[in-house]
Amino acid sequence: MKSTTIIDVAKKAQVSVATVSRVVNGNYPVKEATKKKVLEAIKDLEYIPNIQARELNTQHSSIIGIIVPSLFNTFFAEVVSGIESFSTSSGYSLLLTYTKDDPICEKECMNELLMRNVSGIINISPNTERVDSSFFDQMASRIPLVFINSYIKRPAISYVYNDERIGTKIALEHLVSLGHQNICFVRGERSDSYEFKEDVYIEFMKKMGCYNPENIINVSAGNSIDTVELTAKKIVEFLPNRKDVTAFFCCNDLMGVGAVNACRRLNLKIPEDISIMGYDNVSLSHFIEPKLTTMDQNMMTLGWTAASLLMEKIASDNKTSRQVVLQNTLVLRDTTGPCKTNK
Amino acid sequence: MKSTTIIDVAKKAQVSVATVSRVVNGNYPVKEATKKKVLEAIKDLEYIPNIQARELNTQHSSIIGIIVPSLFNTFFAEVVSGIESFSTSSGYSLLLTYTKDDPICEKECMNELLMRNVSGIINISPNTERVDSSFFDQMASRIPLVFINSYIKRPAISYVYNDERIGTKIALEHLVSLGHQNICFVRGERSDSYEFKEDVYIEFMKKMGCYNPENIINVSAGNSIDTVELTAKKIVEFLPNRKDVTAFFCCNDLMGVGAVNACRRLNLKIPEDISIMGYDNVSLSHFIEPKLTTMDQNMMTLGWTAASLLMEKIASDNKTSRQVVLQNTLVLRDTTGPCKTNK
DNA sequence: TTGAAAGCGCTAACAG
DNA sequence: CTGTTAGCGCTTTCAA
Repeated sequence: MKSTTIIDVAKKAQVSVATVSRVVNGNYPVKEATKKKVLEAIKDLEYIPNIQARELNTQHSSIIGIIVPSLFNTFFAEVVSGIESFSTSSGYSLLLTYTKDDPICEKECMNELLMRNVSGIINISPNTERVDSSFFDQMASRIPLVFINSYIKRPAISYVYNDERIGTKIALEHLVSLGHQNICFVRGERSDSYEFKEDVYIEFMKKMGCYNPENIINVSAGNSIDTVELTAKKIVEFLPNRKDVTAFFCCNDLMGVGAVNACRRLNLKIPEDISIMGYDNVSLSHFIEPKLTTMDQNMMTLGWTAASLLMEKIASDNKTSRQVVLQNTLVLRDTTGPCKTNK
Repeated sequence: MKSTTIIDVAKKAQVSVATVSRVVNGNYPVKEATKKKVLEAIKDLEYIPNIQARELNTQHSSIIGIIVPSLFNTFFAEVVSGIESFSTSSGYSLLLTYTKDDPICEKECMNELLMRNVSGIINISPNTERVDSSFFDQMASRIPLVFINSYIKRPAISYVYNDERIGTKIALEHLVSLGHQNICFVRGERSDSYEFKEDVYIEFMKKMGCYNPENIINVSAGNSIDTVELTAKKIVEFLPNRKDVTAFFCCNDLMGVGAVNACRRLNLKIPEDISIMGYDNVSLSHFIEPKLTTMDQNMMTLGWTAASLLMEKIASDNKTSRQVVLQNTLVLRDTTGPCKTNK
C-alpha cells in the first residue's frame, strides 16, 4: 500500500519537488504551462499530499483534540457539533477521546493528544476537582487548552461556561411567577453543577420563606442511560406523600423527562396539576410531549466559542487566555403553568 | 511553543538519539544503566514523543477515520462508542468527520482522512447510491474501508450491517400479527437503509394484497434535530384523510417518536387506536412514554465489529474483505397493540 | 550494547 | 519562475 509521493509527481511532470509543492499550495508563482504539467501528473497519479509530513515540516498542526466523558449524553454530542461547525470551516479536524468519567483516563487522553501533536485541546466538562490541578497547569504551559463548563479556573487556560447560578435563579423565578411556592429540587450526585444549583435553590427558597429540606431529591446517577427511569421511580414514590408540591426544578433534562413520566404515571396533568422545569435544552426536551420547559445551555454556542477561543490561543502562541460566560435563557414550553392552588 | 525532542533528551542523557528511541520503544536491548540515564532525562525534560514523526517514518498510522452524518441521532453516537471501545484498547485514536448528510461532503471527508494518513476508515451509513461507486472502489484500493449499514457491496470493502430486510419483515409481521393491514411506511431521504426497508415494505404489502403507494411518507431529513417535528407535522397532515391507517412503521426511532407525538396531537390513543413501530432502539425510545416498540440495531456491536474488521484489513495490508451480518431483534414495548377494527 | 547516518514526505530558504 | 538542499522528529539499518 505504498502511496504516491510528491517525488513521483515531480518525476512524472519532469519538474522539481519544490515546484510540485508550489502548485499544490499555490503560495508561490508558477508558470502556467508548468502548473498544467504538474496538475496533470497529480491527476494521473491520483496524488494526495501527506498532511502529516507537511505538518511535521511546518511545525503546525491542524487537528483539535477533544475530550468528552462520553457521547452518550446528547449534551456532549451537541457541544461537539458546535466545535465542528467552527473548526471544519477553519480547516481543522477533530480527534476525539473519551474519559468514561474517569480522571485517570482523562490524563491519558491529554497525553495521547499531546503525543499526536494536536494544535490544541478542548475539554468538555473536565474533572478538575478530582485531578491534581498542577497537572492542568503543566499541560496548559505546553499546549493551548480550553475548558467547557469547568468550575475551577487556572490562569493559563481559556474557559467558556454558562452562568448556571443566574440560570437557576431565572428558572425558580419563573416558577414563582406562576404562583408556585412548594418547589421540589431534583438533582444527581457528584457534580459541582448540582451543588451550585442547590445552593442557589436553598437561598432562594429561604428568602421566600418556604424552604423545606425534604423537597430535595437526589436521583444518584445524573447523566446515565438510567437517569430518566431512576428519576421517574423516585418521584412516583415521593409525590403521593407530598400533595403540597406543585412544581419540580430538575437539574437536567433527563431528570425533567423522568419527572414528566412520573407525573403521567400518577395521572397528574402537566402543567395543569403540576409544573416541571428541566435544564440544558438538549434535543430530548423538545422530542417529548408535552415539550419540556427548560433552561438553554447553548450547547452549539458553547462548542463554537470553545473552538474560537482555541484559535485565539493558537494564534497568540498560547500566550493569552480568556473567559467567556454565556447566559442560560428560559425556554418556555409546555410543562410549566399557573399553580393550581392559586388559580 | 517549541517542544522537547528526542535530540534534547539524547543530549541531556549524553547518548545518541538511537539509544533514546530504543528505550522509548523498548524494542532493542539497552544496558540498564544507560536506560536509567535516559529515563531520567525524559522525566526531567517532560519529553513526549511525536507520534506524527514516528509514523511518518514507520509508514504506519494509528488513527482510525470515522465518517458520520451527524451526532444528533444518538444512533451514531452509540455506534461511535462501540468503535471506541475496540479501538482504544488497540492503541488507535479516532478522527471524526461529519457528512451533514451531503454526498459531496462525504467525498471530502474521505479525502481529508486520506490526506491525514489514517490507517483505515469506518463509514457509518454511507450514501453509496448517490456517490459514483467507482469512487469507493478507488478509495478501497488505497485504504482499508469498512462500511456500516451500507446498501451496495463492493468487493474490496468490509461490511457490518444488520439484516434490516429481515428486521423490517419481523417488524411488519409483528404489526400484521396484531391484525394491522393498512400500515404506513415512514422514511427519510438520502440513506441506503431507507431504500431497502422500502423495498421490503412494498414487497410485503403487495404480498398481503394491501399495498398503497400513498402510504409511504417521506419526512425529508431523517437524522436531523428536526426529524421528530418534521415527522409529527407530516403525519398530523396525513392521518386525518386516511382513517383506514392503523399502524406506522418508521425507519428510525426519531420518526417513531414523531409519529407518537402526531397521534397524541390528533387525540389518538396509543396503542389502542393506532400502533407505532420505531427502528434502532436508541435510548430515546425508552425515554419517552409510552415507550416505543422498536427493532434493536445493536449499535455497540455494530461499532465494535466494524473496528475489528478494520483491524483485520489493516493486518492483511488491505488484501482481505469480510462481511458480518447481525440480526435485528424485536423490542416489544408500549406503542404496538391489536388493531382496533379487528378487535 | 551503542552510535552514525539514511530517509519517511514535505516545505522553505537560497541561489540561480 | 524554478531547482537544490536542508531539515521537521523519529526509527532503523549497518558498523563498531
